[in-house]
Amino acid sequence: MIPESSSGSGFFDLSSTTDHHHKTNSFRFVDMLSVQDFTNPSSIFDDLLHTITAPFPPPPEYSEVVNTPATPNSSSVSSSSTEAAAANDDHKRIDEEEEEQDQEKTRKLQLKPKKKNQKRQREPRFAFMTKSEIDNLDDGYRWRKYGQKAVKNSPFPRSYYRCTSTACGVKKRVERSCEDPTIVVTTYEGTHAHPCPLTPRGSFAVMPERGAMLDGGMLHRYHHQLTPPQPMQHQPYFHNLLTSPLSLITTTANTNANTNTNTNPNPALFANLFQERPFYPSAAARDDGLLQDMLPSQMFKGQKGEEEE
DNA sequence: CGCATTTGACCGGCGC
DNA sequence: GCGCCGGTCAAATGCG
Repeated sequence: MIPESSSGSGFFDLSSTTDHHHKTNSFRFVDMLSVQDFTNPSSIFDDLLHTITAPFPPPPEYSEVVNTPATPNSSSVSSSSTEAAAANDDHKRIDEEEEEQDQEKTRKLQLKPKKKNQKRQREPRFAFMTKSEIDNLDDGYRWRKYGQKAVKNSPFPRSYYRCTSTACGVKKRVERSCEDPTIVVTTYEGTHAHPCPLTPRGSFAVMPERGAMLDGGMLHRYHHQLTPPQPMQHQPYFHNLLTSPLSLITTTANTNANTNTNTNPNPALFANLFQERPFYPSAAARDDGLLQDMLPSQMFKGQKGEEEE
């Protein structure tokens, strides 16, 4: 359900500017970045496409997914785009460290399409809005900032990050909402081709049990499942997402998603789950150093209390 | 010294 | 063609 107030261009227009982020919604916690299946035809993007975008037929070359909460109060906003990923280019770029010259050529080619009507293909993108004072949310991967740009209609610059792993071409953009500076909009582009570097730290893995996900279940159903069933999948870890202990906003999960029981996790739904219940990953709580840095003291206390069983 | 960040320049896409 | 804008590059700089 996408309110018409989304102004047609979608709440979050990944393909253009930041003009219309954030409207009245505010987003808590995270929104989950579950990129493990971006290349899978039945990926979360497909779910989104099927369950969310019906009112807005995607543009021919750039399909955009807008998750607009079903309830006016709801805050979860995620957006993604699916395109035939230019994974080939990225993989080229990755493995050929000895071919730096070729690498540059490849990069140039990426920027310069051979045909005019053949636009540069992009990786699938996925955007989150997170209420946080921290710009660069720690999702467990290491990012290197490679640019910063002032964006039109926003007083806040947009930062560009690239995954530091040589075998990974994932990028992300981080910017603050112009209307609510406490909201950070993070847009991921691409799929990590490597495990999360922070996995060994016993961090929280945002990889819910599918069943728990889709039965409208709460986070408590899966926050115990810190070890994902598929260790090969790279799991995002949001160490410093918990920057806002504010009330969790209940977003009415798309009912279609709930009935769509044999699909991959829907990020929108997933985000909703985070909002259903404060986010107390026990393993993450072990990482006191991080948590202390990222959590308001009260919240951290509460977590400690709960975690020290 | 190695790595990350900053920042101005550059490039391509797009609208007029 | 021109200008605007988003995105990227790469040299300079900072930091541990």
